[in-house]
Amino acid sequence: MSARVDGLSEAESQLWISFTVLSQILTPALDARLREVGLTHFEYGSLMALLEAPGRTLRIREMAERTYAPLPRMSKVVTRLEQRGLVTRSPSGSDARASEIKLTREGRRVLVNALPAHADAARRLILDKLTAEQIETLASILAPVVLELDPTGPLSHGSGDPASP
Amino acid sequence: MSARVDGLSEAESQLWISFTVLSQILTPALDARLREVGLTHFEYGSLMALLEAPGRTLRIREMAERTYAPLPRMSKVVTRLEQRGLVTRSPSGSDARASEIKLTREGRRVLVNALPAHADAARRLILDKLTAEQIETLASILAPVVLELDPTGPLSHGSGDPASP
DNA sequence: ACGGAATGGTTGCCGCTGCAACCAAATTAG
DNA sequence: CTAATTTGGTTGCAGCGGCAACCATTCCGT
Repeated sequence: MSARVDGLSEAESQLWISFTVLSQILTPALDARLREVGLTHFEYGSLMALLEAPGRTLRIREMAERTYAPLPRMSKVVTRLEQRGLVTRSPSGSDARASEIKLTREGRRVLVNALPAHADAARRLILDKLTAEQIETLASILAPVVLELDPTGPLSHGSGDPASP
Repeated sequence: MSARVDGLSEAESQLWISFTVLSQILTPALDARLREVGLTHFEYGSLMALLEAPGRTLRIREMAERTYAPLPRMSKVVTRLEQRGLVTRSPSGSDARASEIKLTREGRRVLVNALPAHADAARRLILDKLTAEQIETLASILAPVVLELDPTGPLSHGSGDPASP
């Protein structure tokens, strides 16, 4: 998918290609695999965010942040999940605009049921092709990069200055 | 986006999270950035495949393979690109079903015009956050993994046996 | 206390994507 | 030679995602 971009070095170009290819493939592949348990990868991540939250409850905004998604997207996904009975929506006591999204028992059931497929996909797509040492190396290098990734966009229009507080 | 999946080790889990987060963020960010030059990231990749092909010509199937996309998707994208005058479609001499997709001068212009934005996004999102050494390491580890990635799915339904001829 | 800004969220519209179904040409089997 | 399969590609439909516009509530400055 593009072999030599602009002023990038050989290694930079090579790495960037790997990343973009992974981006193209991973989500569709996960969606395909999770379809057999009735979830998209994004729904999986949304429910997982709830599962890990105290009281299995979050506000939509928080769910959006934890899944690196824009708010409107999460709003719609929660609506669908609610209709399917996987989460409930109740008004927040402290803020009349917000609502608390809570994982239902059924939602937990569906999510837990999806765990093996997800882990299996992770292994088959990536992890099985790496040695334990490589995994360690990759994880330690990538973790900080990912932490710095700001979904609200370091770019968007050249005004990005992500390095300043 | 999920903190500990099934039976994965700490490092595996950590790495997998990094990959999924990257997958969530990269394509939308690239789409947003390339929008200012009138292309999606996928269109960019499609045109780039043509640019790098001998005669700047490929069949739709070949474009799909090189961009890791399913055929119907590429079919539709080519239709749009053709309508915008960025590619032409002419019947193949050797196979009456196939057509040859060729990058037009205008298509090349648009693509070249997009290169800086794309490279800039690559740097800002990822590359600038890594040392040259880290880039070398990542590139060398990831390249073979990416090569092995089969978009036609090592999973899909557990029948995967990608290692046998 | 009041007007303006920021926050939390929803909605509409449009474009893109995936899948399944389909068609036509080409290849293989019998 | 003909029938069956495979290959190359297109299309319809339905669902998802992004963005911009919008509403309501809360926060802030004065």
